[in-house]
Amino acid sequence: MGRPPCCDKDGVKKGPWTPEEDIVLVSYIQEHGPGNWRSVPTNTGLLRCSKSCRLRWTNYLRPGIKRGNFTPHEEGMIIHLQALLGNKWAAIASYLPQRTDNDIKNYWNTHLKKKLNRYQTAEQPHHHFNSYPSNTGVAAAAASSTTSSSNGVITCVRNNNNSPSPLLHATTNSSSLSASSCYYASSTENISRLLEGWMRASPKTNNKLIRRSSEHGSCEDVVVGMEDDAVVEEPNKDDNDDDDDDPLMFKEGISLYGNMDGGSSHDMMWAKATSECFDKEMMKQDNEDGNESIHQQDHSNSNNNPPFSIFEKWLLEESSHGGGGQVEEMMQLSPIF
DNA sequence: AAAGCAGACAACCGCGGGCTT
DNA sequence: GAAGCCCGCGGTTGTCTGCTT
Repeated sequence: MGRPPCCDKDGVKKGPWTPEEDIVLVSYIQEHGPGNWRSVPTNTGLLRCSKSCRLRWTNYLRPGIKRGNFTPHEEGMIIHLQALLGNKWAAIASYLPQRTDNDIKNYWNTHLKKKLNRYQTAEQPHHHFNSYPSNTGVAAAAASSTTSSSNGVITCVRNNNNSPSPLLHATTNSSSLSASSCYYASSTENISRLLEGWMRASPKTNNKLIRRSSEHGSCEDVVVGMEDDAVVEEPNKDDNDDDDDDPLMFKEGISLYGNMDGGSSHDMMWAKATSECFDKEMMKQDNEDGNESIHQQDHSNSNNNPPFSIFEKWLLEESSHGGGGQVEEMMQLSPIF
């Protein structure tokens, strides 16, 4: 079957998104919800193809996204999961709910791969990654930064690469807003700020659009009601805070979607509970050593990510059986990060 | 101070899968 | 069952930034 182009190549804008485009996209999704991407460009007037709109939303504008500063725990999880799943970035991302597949993929390609290579050449020149099956992502296995533990769960990763992303400059004033021609990288934070005035102009029904997982494990965005006092954070309070582990990030993401009509009280409660649960989980993950973080995530996401417990079981079985599986093999390797 | 280089990340492209007609 | 359509994924590229020379 002949596949039509996803968009008309002529007149389709490419390159970095401007704040104005972000606002248009976000406001449209606020109103209609994500999905039906095909209709987004035509309905919004954006000169972008549907794919570009979807990508922009899922990788950047969507609430709940955590950017930059991969924690050692996250790094360990990525390495571990990559070893098990291969380059199935979407699958890996499903176990790191705040991270996008693109983010993980980029991080793998730019950081972890190199660490692995360095490790390979420096310490194990004889150990060739391609001795692993190609679909298991291997390199990772060889270089897993994890130290083994009795339960086989990632426990400790050493990582010195916590430099903040140079692209996380929040555009907080109108002058930067107007400078749309320069390279622009927005975040849920600065988009929230961009929309601040726009939101104030709207009636105070305060519905929220937040992400939740559907029963099959994928994420969907839903619009729910939210009480006026349920949100949030003073927008400019943490302008220069580069700590992307801040659980308030999720709240700020939520705050982006205020002021829509409709929404039930049940949804309000659900939204609040979800937000609080998320915050608690983030606190736990960030404050602890990562020793039981997979379990924590499993519990907190028991409604969001049903496959996680299955995966966890698999991890545990793999490591506990000691039958020469990849997991065990990688666990035996010395940490390199 | 300027040029070159490498790193980092956003965005694009093409393909495959799944759903609908 | 075939065709059309849409969405999501993974690989790759383009561009900006920061560092080094």
